[in-house]
Amino acid sequence: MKLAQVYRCLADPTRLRILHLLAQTPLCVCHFEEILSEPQVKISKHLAYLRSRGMVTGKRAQNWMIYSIAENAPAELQPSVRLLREAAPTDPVLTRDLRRLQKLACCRDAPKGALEVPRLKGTRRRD
Amino acid sequence: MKLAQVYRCLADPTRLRILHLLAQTPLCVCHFEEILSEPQVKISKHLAYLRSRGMVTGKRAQNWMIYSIAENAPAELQPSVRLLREAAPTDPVLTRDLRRLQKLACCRDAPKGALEVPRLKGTRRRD
DNA sequence: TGATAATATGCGTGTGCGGGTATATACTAC
DNA sequence: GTAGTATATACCCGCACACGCATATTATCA
Repeated sequence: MKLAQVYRCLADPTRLRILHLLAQTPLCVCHFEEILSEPQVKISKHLAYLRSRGMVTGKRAQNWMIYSIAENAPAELQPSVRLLREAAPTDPVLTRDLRRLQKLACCRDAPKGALEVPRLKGTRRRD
Repeated sequence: MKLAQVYRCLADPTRLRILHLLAQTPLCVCHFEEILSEPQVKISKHLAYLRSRGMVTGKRAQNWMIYSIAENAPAELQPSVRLLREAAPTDPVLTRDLRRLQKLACCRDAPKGALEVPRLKGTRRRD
C-alpha cells in the first residue's frame, strides 16, 4: 500500500520537521543544520530517505544541494503536508523551526528574493 | 513530537486498514479477521499497538472485544483519518475492505441495527 | 466441571531504521 | 596542483517492531 509508505516518511520527528520546512520553501542541507540544530549526517540521511521514496528532490547549485518537495511526489503526500502546515502553530517544535526560518530569510543576502542560494559559512561565495 | 507518533501508527498497511474500517463503525477482532483476511494474532497485536498509543479503545461485549476509535484519541489523528476515508476510493485495498464491510453488514442478523455485536462462527450466541 | 469460542500475550527471529564515527565525493577558490 | 567547504556514504551498534508459533486468558454453553 502506497499510503503506508508515505506515512512511514512522516513517522520520524526529524523528517516531519524537514518536510514542514520544505513546504514553505526549498532549502539546502546547511539551512536544515542551522534551523534544526541537528548534525549534518543525520539530516543528509533523512533527506536520502525521503529522496529514495520520491518525496523530495535535490539539485546542485554550486556546491550546495537545494532540496524541495518533489513535483512528482506521490499524490498522497500533499494533504499530509498541508495538514502539517496547519498543525504547525499547535506544535512548539514546528513553530520554533518556522521562526528560525524567518530569521534565516531576513539575515541573509537574498540574491533573487528567495532562499534558493544559501548563506555562506566562510567567504567562499564566488559572485 | 506527538505528531510523529500518530504517523507511526499509520505507517503500517494493516493498521491503516484497521483505522480506516474503524472510521466507519466499531468492529470486533473476528470482523477484521474476515475483512482483512489476516490471522487473528496479527490483528490482535496491531490493535494492542494502537490501543497502547491511545488511538483505539476496546470494550468487552460477551466474549467479543468491540474496538472503536478512541474518543480521547490525540487530536492529530482525526484529520488523518478523515483523509483516509477520502483517499479510500483511490486505493484498491481500502475499497475492497469497504465492500467486504458492507457485505458483512447486510448478511448478518443485526441486533440493534449496528455492527456492535458480531456474527457468530459457531452456534454459541446465547440470546 | 469441562469443552469450545474469542481474544490476548510471551517468546524467538529477522529486518528496518535511527544514530554516530569516519571517510568519500563534489565543488570552489587560490 | 592544494586547501577548504558542502554533502553523501559505508560501516557499526542498538532498538523497535512485524510476524509466527505456542500458550494463556476470558467468557459462554452443556
